[in-house]
Amino acid sequence: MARTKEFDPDAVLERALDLFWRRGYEATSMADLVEHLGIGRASLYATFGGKHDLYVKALERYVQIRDPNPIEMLSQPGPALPAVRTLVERYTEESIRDRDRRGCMIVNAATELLPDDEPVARLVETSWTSLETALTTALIRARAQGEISAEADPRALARFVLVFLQGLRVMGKGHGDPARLRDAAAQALATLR
Amino acid sequence: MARTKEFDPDAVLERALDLFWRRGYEATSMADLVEHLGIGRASLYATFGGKHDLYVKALERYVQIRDPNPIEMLSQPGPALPAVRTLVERYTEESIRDRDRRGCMIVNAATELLPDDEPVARLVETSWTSLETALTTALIRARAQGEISAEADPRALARFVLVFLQGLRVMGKGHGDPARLRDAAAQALATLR
DNA sequence: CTCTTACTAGAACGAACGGTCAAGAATAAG
DNA sequence: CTTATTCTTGACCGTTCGTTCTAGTAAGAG
Repeated sequence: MARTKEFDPDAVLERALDLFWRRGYEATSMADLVEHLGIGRASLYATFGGKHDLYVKALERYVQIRDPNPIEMLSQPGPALPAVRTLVERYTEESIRDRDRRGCMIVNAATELLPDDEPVARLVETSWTSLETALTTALIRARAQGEISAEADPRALARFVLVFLQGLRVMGKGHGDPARLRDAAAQALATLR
Repeated sequence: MARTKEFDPDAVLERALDLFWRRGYEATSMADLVEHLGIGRASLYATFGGKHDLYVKALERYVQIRDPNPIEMLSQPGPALPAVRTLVERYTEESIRDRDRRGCMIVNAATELLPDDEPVARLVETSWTSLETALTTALIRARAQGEISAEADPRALARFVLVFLQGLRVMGKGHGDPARLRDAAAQALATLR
């Protein structure tokens, strides 16, 4: 056998994620990454492949480790509607609080790289679809438990919340009045009762 | 005096807009622009300044000429609520129809260049604020004309619609089921009655 | 200890980047 | 027609891009 790695690939990947998240794909150079990651250029290429491979891996990691984890939040037992409401509220507060205004990396990736970048497109679509599914599941449960009207359309409501959340993440990039997002969220939540 | 320009700067600017809109800021090179614009490199620099100046001017142009023009749509006399509903529907259909999935250039600019790029941040904020104002104005009118409940909060509703519209534009970048956006819009519109 | 293997550091690669410059061409004032 | 001014063309600038290559180094197998 041979020499062992001197760094933890997972830790390095998260540092790469940090940079790509903040600056986007094109605006982040391999030189930036080498400097920020603390490993050699060749080690970077040997471990993760080229720039695009690294970006895709970082984006995959983002989906895994992001907090709040919406799927998990919506899967708790008990009343389902409060979970949805809390989710919207947490997205809102996170969009407002986010000091360096990185926004949502999925949204950033979608607007920068779609529609031409297929690997990224797949990741984005998967992320959105799984959130839609989780929301739909929760809302079906909410309807069954009498938390929302029996006539409500869970999937359509889920899609509505999904789209609204993406809007929150975009507008969180601005440095406008925090009340703007809070007002918007309050109105969106008024739909869910 | 001296020689006259051989090209129409406005027409050239719109060609630049086309490219920046499709590919974003970083991914569009000056070489791409020179080729696509049909004018010399030096003419480009002499007329518009550097790459960033050109981008900002293209973005300004985008705000001016975009169709549908939301401000205009919301300023028509008569019933105000249908105008708001039509606006949401047109954004939805445009997000779905948009064949080359360029999305909204304001959204693209916000996610790619904010928060560091101040000139772009100003443009984005102005665009969003003016749309919010137009929506608020229309909804105040709708309330006065009895089209929505007297207890409704026009500004909060406007902010809600504003955020939702940005979400539409983001998710239009994906190539998912068109029904997703239509369902979402239908639910959002259900709020406005 | 020796050998093999995979690691690290950093120089080096051609290509592409944004931007500038020099020379010639066209136009309007005098 | 002459002249002054601004345009166009295209070569050219140094820098930075993503990527590869070359040495040298560390560690387990035999």
